[in-house]
Amino acid sequence: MPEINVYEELRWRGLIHQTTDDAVLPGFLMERSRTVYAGFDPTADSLHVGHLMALMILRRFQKAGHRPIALVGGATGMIGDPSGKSEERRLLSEEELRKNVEAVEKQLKRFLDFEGKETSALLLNNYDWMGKFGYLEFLREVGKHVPVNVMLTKESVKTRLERSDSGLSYTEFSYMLLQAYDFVHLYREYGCEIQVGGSDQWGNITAGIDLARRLIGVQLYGITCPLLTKSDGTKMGKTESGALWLDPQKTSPYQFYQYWINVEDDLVEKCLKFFTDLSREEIASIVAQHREAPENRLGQRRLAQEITRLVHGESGLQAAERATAILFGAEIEQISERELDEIFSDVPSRTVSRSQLEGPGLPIVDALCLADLAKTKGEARRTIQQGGAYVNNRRVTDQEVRLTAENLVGDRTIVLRVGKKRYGLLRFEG
RNA sequence: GGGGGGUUUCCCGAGUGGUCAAAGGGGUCAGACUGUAAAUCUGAUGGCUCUGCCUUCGCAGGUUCGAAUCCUGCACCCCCCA
Repeated sequence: MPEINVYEELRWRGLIHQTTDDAVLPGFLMERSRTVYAGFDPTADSLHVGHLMALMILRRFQKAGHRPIALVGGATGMIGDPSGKSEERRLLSEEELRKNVEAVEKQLKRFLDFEGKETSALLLNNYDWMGKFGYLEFLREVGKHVPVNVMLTKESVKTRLERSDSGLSYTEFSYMLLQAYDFVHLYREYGCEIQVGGSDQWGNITAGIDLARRLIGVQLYGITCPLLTKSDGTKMGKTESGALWLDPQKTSPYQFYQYWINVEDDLVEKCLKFFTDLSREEIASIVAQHREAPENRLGQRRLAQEITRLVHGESGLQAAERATAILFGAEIEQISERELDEIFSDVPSRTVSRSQLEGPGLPIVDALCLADLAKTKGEARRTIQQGGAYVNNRRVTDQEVRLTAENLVGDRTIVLRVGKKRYGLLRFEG
């Protein structure tokens, strides 16, 4: 028997974009413990921030006394969801998929409670039931119940058909049916009655609800969460260099933390509600303080703390904060080698041969490229010309400068920076 | 199977024989202003051993002193008809 009204909770947090039945759901969710699922297609070897919202919803359902199912799309990932995609996608190889499924499953486990009682989470892979389905069997059991004219009205299909430069293959067109059937299967096997997903999943979710009604005559429900966008219209969680990954190998805790520290003021409250477990009172107080003195970035700090701890654990958070304090704080010259050691693996860095510093030294332009702060030497030159390059936090204006042992901080590190906040460490060994 | 349209630098998109590394916009990067914010303004934006050289306009050949632009073949995409 749920003690918390999860519907109210989600509403307050702004996590509800659309539901299939606003009038019924609150009562439905208070009546007794329900089972709810969200799907995650293994399109990469890690989840990213974009997946976090659905995960947080599952978490909140579980906390409120419901049972969450995290579904990994081993089967659907083989097809490719056309929702929100403007172009046909390339198929992933089975080997790639296997690797991705494994990685994603591992990450999902972090966010839900799999221990104990009846609300303990389930981790399922739809390949387990989809893989066995024969084509003819699928057409007879599932396809027969889905009118094509309904499929054609779905947003994901419509936008693709309207484009003059890209089409939609039969394969991707069929994706919807697979996801629809997943829902039916989960209802039959696990009594799952609710599906949650991003707003782009609406079409797929309702397809599942329709199918369940036609096939077995039951009423299922769907909830979608909003797409979080920045003031420039881009999706939250995207960076210049791609997604913000949850895998520390792909996005270090420091980089992850920095992303949230830089969130614009207008989004802080939303993010706190979406991504942290802080209570209403705590969030209200943080937001109030933040409004009074936005320059202190209290909101961003709390946000970065909470979400980094959630994703990377206490040690990840500490590493991130340490690196931040060192790089954005003290004079670089005063930083000890030990401190540099500590942050070395968190900040983007490169180890190179010490011999580079000998003789005339390492041209600054090459150094910036080595540290991945510039893609080409031309770009490095340009950056210097425009006054955006720093060695140990000192601006460099001469493109011809060469780095020698004299530039070392501690005894083997040089701290490079491009722009206001992109740091790169070079370590000289050997 | 038939007919038509298309493929340009990160993206959109101009360019139909030399003055094209290729207009314009977007994005991105840097600077100024700030608070490691938003907005705004400025500049940059193929590579390099950089007053020059090299590589790019779907792919492969050809015509020409010279091709993103003309010709031939191929691939892929879109639309219409069957």
